Amino acid sequence: MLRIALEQFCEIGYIGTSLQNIADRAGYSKSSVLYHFASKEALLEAAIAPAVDQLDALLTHSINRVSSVELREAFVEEFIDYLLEYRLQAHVIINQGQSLAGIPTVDRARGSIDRLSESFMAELPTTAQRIRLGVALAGAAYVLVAVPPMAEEVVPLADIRAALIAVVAELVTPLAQQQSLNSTPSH
Amino acid sequence: MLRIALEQFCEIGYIGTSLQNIADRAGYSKSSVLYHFASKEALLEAAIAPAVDQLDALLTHSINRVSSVELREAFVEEFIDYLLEYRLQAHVIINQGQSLAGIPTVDRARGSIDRLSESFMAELPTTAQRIRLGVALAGAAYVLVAVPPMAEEVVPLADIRAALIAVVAELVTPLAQQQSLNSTPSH
DNA sequence: TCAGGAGCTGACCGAACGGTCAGATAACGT
DNA sequence: ACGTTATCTGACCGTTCGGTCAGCTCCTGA
Repeated sequence: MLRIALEQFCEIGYIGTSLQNIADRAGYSKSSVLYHFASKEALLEAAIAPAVDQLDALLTHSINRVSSVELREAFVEEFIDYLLEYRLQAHVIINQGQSLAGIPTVDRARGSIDRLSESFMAELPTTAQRIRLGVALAGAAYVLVAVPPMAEEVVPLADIRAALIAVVAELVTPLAQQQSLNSTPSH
Repeated sequence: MLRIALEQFCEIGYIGTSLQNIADRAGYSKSSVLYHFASKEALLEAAIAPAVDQLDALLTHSINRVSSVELREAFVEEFIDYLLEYRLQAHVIINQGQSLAGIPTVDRARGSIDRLSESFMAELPTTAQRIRLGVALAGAAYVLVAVPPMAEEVVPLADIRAALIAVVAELVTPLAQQQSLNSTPSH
């Protein structure tokens, strides 16, 4: 039922998804949905909480890794894998985050994203570098979040993963090479 | 008033934005909004129609340009400038397009995007190439659409434009070089 | 056998939604 | 001065929203 709710939140948006809508798709009544979850907001929080927890854990042990080329590449791989696993949750947080401000779990997620952003910003002084990073991360997130409905099985997921890691690494690693010189070139 | 409505549609989403909300921000009553626009849907269409018209015009005279390197670079520049001009409209169409299916102008916009996508796909056979293109276009669109609320004036718009054109061109031009050999290298 | 709790539901509530309508107000050409 | 028109509004309508509640059906342990 969390899965169904999450899919609806992605497709129609949290505000646009009614409890009746979720109940119909799940084969239950609206009252039954509200029996398992205290409110619509609690349902959203339960649906995205695992993804937010995982994001927080990922960043906590990766926050210092963005400064060298090798570690940055490892971070990119982990980040892509994270997006692959929590595509739907990421979609909700990224695309509807600002209209969902005030919901604790959503605010927590946005706080984590800000932490990540700031740790990059601190060592990327120029606009060009920041735009590069933004295109890489947002592009990767959006590709994973927007295209899979149609593909998913016609294109091997492993191929998508490999291609994404390659292009994001290409966009992100030169940033370190041209800015911080205290790391050895990767090849 | 179209501007106010458009901003609300971006922030809270079309479904989540009430006519009362728009009326309050515009300093009018809900009835007055419905006097100028026959319905909420007509208000959305009026708000995004110019952007959709412009997109259609851009693609119509650029659809054959994606096959050579120089023309592709010119297309990238025009595309970025388009996104810069119609940021809010693009935001609504990209992020809420699927939940707004059935509204004629929205469907028209999605048709144009599909045309663009197919003209690229036809000559980009591998998953890696398509992912590259997806990251480039989606990343550029998302950066322009998501970050400006905070920046806009602290960072010169010209810098953002130049950086975006550079990174998108870098991602997109190699695609033609490695696939179609009937064009001369640009440098 | 049966008391009791978990799961589920239909009926219902106040609020807010998009939209209609008659009428108030103000501006303008004659 | 006056009729016309454009602009605007409050009152109101039916519908749907998130949420509450009494009660129904099971399953289970003593």
